[in-house]
Amino acid sequence: MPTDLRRPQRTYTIRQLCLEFKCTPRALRFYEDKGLLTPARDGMNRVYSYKDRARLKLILQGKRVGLSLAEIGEILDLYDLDDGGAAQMAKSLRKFKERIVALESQREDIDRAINELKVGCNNLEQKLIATRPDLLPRAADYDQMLRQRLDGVEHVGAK
Amino acid sequence: MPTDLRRPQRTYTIRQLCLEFKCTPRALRFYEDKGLLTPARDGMNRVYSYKDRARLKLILQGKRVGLSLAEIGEILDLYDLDDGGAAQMAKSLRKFKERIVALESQREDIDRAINELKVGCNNLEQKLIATRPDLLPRAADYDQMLRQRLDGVEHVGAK
DNA sequence: CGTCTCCTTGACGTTAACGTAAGATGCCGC
DNA sequence: GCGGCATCTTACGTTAACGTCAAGGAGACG
Repeated sequence: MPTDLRRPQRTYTIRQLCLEFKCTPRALRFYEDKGLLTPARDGMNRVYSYKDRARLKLILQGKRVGLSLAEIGEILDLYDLDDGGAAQMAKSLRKFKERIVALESQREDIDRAINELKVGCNNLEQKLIATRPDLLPRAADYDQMLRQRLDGVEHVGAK
Repeated sequence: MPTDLRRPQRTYTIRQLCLEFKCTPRALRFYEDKGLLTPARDGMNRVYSYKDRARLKLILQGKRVGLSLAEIGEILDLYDLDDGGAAQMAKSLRKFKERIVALESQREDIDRAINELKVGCNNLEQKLIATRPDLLPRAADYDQMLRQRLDGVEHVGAK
């Protein structure tokens, strides 16, 4: 019978974790340098425990929502202190709310920029219609652009 | 009678432009290094023409909407070629639309992150309510946070 | 024993848009 | 002649999160 790939006693090589979480050995070693991970050793080789894997999962989650490694480190430190208890949760909650506020502010910036750009596009289109309508991008070109963009995304995602 | 500060024949020192557009001499020299500006000289000193001022204005507008200096440079190069004519407008239009697509994608990322964070906040709050409600941030603390944030913004804006 | 593959450490490179001295020049008024 | 101010050039520093070699060890295979 096959070993359960996730049972708590299990250990992982660096490559196994990298494959599972789509990251590179360099990244894991970097996190270790920063004190976010402290895997055991077998001779020279790193041996990641189930707990290390859980920490890595938290690290990557934090990254996805835009937390810096330093901020993630603060949370993980508390994780060590009280083993995922109340203090860590309270700190995470604060960090999360701060991040939400920051992200909402960023989104406002983006919306402003989009509006400014749309105004600019309209101006340019008006002028081009008046002077050189032949230079206006055509619907076909736009479709082409979108298709290229989607192909790119699929390629990255598939590979 | 005072000289019109913006009449086309006017020239500007580096400091005057910096004051007007709230940037630093270092930034203007940097743009010059990158080929975005090419002011005349009076001896060693830079002398910015009305056209230079217009270019700077475009540079800063481009920055506000998130264009890189390299991209802004591409547009400005065309600006030189046909003096603000059709080719430049067509290129700007393309760049603007590309930027809009990129910004909308960024906004989706942000929205996803915000949702993920809100889910996380809810989970954490539930657990804290059950175990350590004393650690929950209170409404008063939240007001305090907002006030500090607003003060910061006003301070920056006013100064 | 040679080769292969995975692992290690160490250390420099990358990117963008400037910041920050350090040291020199030049003009103004006194 | 000198202090003070604006300007100049040159050139290294900053930040984040790794990427990219380089050089070397350890175990497995045939």
